[in-house]
Amino acid sequence: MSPTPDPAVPSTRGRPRSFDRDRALDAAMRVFWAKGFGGASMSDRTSAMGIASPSLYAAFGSKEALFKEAIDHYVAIHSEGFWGVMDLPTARESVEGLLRNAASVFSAPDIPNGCMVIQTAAEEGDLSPELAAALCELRASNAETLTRRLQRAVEEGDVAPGTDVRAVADFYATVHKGLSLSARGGAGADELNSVVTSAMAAWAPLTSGPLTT
Amino acid sequence: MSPTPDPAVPSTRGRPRSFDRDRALDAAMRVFWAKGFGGASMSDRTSAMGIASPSLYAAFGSKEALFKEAIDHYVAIHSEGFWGVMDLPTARESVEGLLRNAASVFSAPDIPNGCMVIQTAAEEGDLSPELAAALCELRASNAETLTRRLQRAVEEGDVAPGTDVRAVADFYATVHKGLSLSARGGAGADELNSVVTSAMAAWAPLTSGPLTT
DNA sequence: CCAATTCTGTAGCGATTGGCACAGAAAGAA
DNA sequence: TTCTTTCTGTGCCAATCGCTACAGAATTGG
Repeated sequence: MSPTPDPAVPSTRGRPRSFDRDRALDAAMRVFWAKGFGGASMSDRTSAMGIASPSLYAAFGSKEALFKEAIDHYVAIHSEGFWGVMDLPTARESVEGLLRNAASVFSAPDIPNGCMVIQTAAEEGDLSPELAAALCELRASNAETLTRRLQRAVEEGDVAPGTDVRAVADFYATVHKGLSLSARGGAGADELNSVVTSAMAAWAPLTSGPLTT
Repeated sequence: MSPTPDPAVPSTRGRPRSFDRDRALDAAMRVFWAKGFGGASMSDRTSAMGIASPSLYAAFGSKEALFKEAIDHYVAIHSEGFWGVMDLPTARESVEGLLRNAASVFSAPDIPNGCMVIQTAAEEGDLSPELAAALCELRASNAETLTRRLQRAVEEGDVAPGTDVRAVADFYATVHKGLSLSARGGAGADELNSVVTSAMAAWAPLTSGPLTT
């Protein structure tokens, strides 16, 4: 009947933890972000977090649990910056803001290039099925959020009725993924922003009603 | 002074090889394609190729050498299908053909989803620097090929002068990467083709001269 | 103080990794 | 045939993987 103690909430008794759990989680996030799940080895993590493996396992449980927490931490840190633009007046500003932000963050120095959630798509083989499904859902939610924003724009008269909002959302979500991959390949902010500008050239034809190709 | 024998060219003397080297290479390519470099383990390869590890190393040298050959094999198999469209009459047909082909191939059943070359960008950590550089160059050559095709189109009057052909090429190369990632995430041919249609909506504004955003 | 509790570091677990030594089998050369 | 050459398969190597047993250090409760 003894409840399994939550490693995230140490009790007040006994020897206190000698490291900052949030700081260690942030370090682990960077390692996973830079090297992926399979590529981030034990020694990579312990050396980056500055603790020995038993402390790591006592505090986080397992490699997968740590990765899951690292993803949540990544989302918590970046979601405001990524999705705050959804409140801009027009859908066009929201979409362009999302992509400009991505172009900037994905190529920022001192942090790994690209998006942590997007990059993990390539190595689903190493992950457990449920975690892979969670990541897939997380990625799908990007297009979902875009779709909702575009639907709102249609209702507000911001975007022409008859627009295939799902198709437009899928398109810009795909560009978003491509930006992450290009950034990982070494593209700088200028090149990524040029791509964003080109992508926004499709805005007018895409949101003026049904496509007439 | 004895020249190092090329493992790809067995001599006529001695016991003959008991397996088809090309067939084994094709199997290895599929494994690397599906699971990536780091994710494809020894046993994955030997079981897929149907041979024991010493035979594998005798025929291919090392894991990295095998991977390199697998990449070359992938390129050799697909480059005709991918780049044959560059000879179509107009640049628009070439670009759309490239993307439609990608939408079809990336989501084809019975082969791993996505592009082998693009997907390996996510896990550069495991690869040796020279191999990572070779892959990066291979990916960059995609945008390069597109740029050349667009430049030709400008000279032929197919595309308006003053068009930033490099920017247009980077854009469609980014969409190409996004298609690979979306396919890996489970998107079907229909969804990918919808994205291609949206991307082609940018063609007219992008190729009518300098952008006036 | 002492007992109870919890964390830390060493040291090592079994499993798996990429890769190889070695003996034997299968071919041509003599 | 016998010799030489080359490949095949068993079995193993050191290294590393994710993970943990255990003893000692550090803290609170009594």
